[in-house]
Amino acid sequence: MESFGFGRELRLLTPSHYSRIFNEPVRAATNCFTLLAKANDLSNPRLGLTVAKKRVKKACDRNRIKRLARESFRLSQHKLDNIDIVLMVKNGCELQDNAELTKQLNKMWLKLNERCKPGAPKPAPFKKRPRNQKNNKSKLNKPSPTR
RNA sequence: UGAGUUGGCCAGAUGAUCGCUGCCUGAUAUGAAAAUUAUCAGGGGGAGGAAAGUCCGGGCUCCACAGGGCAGGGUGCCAGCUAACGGCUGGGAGGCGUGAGCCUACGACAAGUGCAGCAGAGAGAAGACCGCCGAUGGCUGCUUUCGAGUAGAACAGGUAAGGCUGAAAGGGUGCGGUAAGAGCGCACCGGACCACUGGUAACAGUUGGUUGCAGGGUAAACUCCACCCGGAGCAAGACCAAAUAGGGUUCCUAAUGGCGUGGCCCACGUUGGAACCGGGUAGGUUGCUUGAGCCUUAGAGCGAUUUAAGGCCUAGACGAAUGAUUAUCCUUUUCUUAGGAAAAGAACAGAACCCGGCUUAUACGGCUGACUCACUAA
RNA sequence: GGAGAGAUGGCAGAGUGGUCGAAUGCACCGGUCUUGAAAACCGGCAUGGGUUUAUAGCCCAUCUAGGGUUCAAAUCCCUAUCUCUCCG
Repeated sequence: MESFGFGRELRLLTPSHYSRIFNEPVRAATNCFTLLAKANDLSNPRLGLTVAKKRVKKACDRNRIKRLARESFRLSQHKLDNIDIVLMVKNGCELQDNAELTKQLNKMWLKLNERCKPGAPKPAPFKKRPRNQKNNKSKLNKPSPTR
């Protein structure tokens, strides 16, 4: 019997966990989310959430999005291999209703899992957008010394 | 019945499945034991009326048990409540409303200083531009009994009735009075001061007396008066563990110095101090929820509030829990002859140390107490 | 969570309560100059509403929004909204 719990071992807990994934991740995106992923050494997948105040203004909307993401991840965790995922939010996400967001998320988990498999070919986005990668790096290097 | 005024309460309900979190109980593992940690099972908890804005006030913590002075800031009719307040309650005054009621930063410009563009004659113990008068003094003419009389002009001058300007022009109306006028005099109205009476007081008065009458506005202008305020904030602060180091170099000197101290000075406390270089960690525990706490009953008070007795424990997360799906009821809307069917479950919005207020946001919102006005009936 | 600063024309940015719809610069528009352009010089230039057949002119409102004080508010006071900065 598989358990569908969502304990602490399924989450990213410290800043160091996050910064590891921000460094050269596998990417995927919809009109609401941006997901970053990377394989880890554990036997289970892990999830981290980043919902910036800049993107979603109201606290209750931020909470709603995070809850939906956790719920969706929890139910589909056994379809995933040992990868770490960080979910980021884009503008306008709070306008979508619950059913729509859940639908999008369920798709994305599986898509990311495919891309992270060791046999899979190196994903194309890297070659296509070297500029994005640079921007991403410089953004991430800045906050790290303050932490 | 309609129209309104004002206060209080609620923030969909119940169940199923899958989850999160911390508390209690039990089991297993590590261990000599206590204890701790990890996992599992069960039980019973788990967002708001504003949790928001951070506009005020406190508790709590550190700096000194928060002391004196200056600077700075706040409040501002009176009395009370309170831990405290810029809050609340009651009262006064003024304004609005037929009324129930509602609103008001409502101390002092007669302590002093400042400001008021343009316009206007004049803007502060005002002023003569037009106007009115020209009594009085002079001028000119006429008459003359040589004392003066009379007419005219408007030179000196008088005048704040009327006009003009402006946001604002130094009590109002009427009569008398005058050369014309004027609180110049009188009557009434209004005001000021003193006394008396009522009231704790603000203040009030068909009360009595004095006074022709304040020297206009502005203090959300400086200021004065009264009262209040030390500073910083849980990212406060305390502890444990780990890593590196128990350092090196230079300078100042012994201290009327440095630091604490965050506007300045005094005072106080503490101490050798400062700069640079090197190394390198930022993990956990605690603060953290029993509190100016909530409910009921009784007493005091017009009331805010308070006293006593009994009962209750009611979120404590930390990359951050409090959720998702679904069924029924209920409510609303739409469709249908009806039965019924479909859709939606709302608005504002999410604890982060905790309280008391204020302000702002709120649905087709719902329930309820008291009161006012209008109409009708008895 | 806490502390603080700000909001003025298309953009930047001055503005002691009074002749302020608001200096100045950039941008933009028109003109002079040039074969043409640049530079330079000269002039203009916020938005909405009303009046008018229409333009010009005139009047009213607007300095983030709503109230208040004052004869008079971009300026002073209160409330709200938005933006930015700092504190590990």
